[in-house]
Amino acid sequence: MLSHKAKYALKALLYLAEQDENHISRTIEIADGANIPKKFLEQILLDLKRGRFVSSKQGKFGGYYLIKSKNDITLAEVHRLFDGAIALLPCASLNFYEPCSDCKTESECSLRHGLMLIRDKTLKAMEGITIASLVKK
Amino acid sequence: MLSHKAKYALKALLYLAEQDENHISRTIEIADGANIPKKFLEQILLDLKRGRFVSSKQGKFGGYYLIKSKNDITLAEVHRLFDGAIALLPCASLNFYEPCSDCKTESECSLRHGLMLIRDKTLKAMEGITIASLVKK
DNA sequence: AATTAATTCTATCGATTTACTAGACTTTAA
DNA sequence: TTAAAGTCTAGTAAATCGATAGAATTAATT
Repeated sequence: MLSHKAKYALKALLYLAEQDENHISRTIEIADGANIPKKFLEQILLDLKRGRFVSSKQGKFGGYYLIKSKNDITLAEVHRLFDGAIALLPCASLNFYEPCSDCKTESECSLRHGLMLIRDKTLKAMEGITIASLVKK
Repeated sequence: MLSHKAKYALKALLYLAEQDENHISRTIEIADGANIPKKFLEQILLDLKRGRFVSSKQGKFGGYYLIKSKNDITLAEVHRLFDGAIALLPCASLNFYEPCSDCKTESECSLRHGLMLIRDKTLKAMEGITIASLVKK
């Protein structure tokens, strides 16, 4: 399941993607538009900035805007930024790999292979969902 | 990601599936064999019993054994028993559906449709992984 | 230079969940 | 009767989640 943070991030990105080119959106505007607690959204936008999905302008008349094409922002990327690995166990993860501590033979645990199959299919599906694909509704 | 509980459950089921027909496995035997904390495993086995994956014999020489065919126990089912919904949001879930509280138009949230596509693909993949398929390694 | 309006940063908080552990109780075979 | 197993109910320490608070910084306008 997605965390609220990841869900809100997607909704915020969606909101930004729906705005006119060159429009800068204030946090409060996004919060109201997408129904997200404002203070919580502040943190999320900072995370999105660190992840180079958005950029910001400070000071009066400042706010946030997309710097990544809405066709290039996938559900997989947002998931990884906020909720981490897409695989079901760390030992089956591409980007967050860690060996299982409880597997006797450290090279291969009994679940790893099967979970990597799942990961490949889920990942492919998640890479197919972009902000652009969600906007067109 | 899977919880430890779900991971241990899978490993316990795998252990049971590898035993001879009619063999009854004691908790301590499974715990040692699959490297799972014994007291934690006790709870998990009770959950698996309530979920009708295994049954038990009490008293001396008691223990646990599979009552569901290893071909019929899928990753999807174990996930649902221990970690709940497979979908990324409750509003996109088949078995754990709940409407989102933060969506303005209650009928359709902007993410729901896309997340249902993911759910269908992930679910299909997870239904393809059975205990039997994991044993054959 | 002062004011205003915005982002940014750091800290904290309560509630819940997770991953266990402890111990008493019940059941069954020998 | 006793030993050896599962069953049940609590409890607990640590981490995570979903926020909230408030001060600091930045930038445009007056």
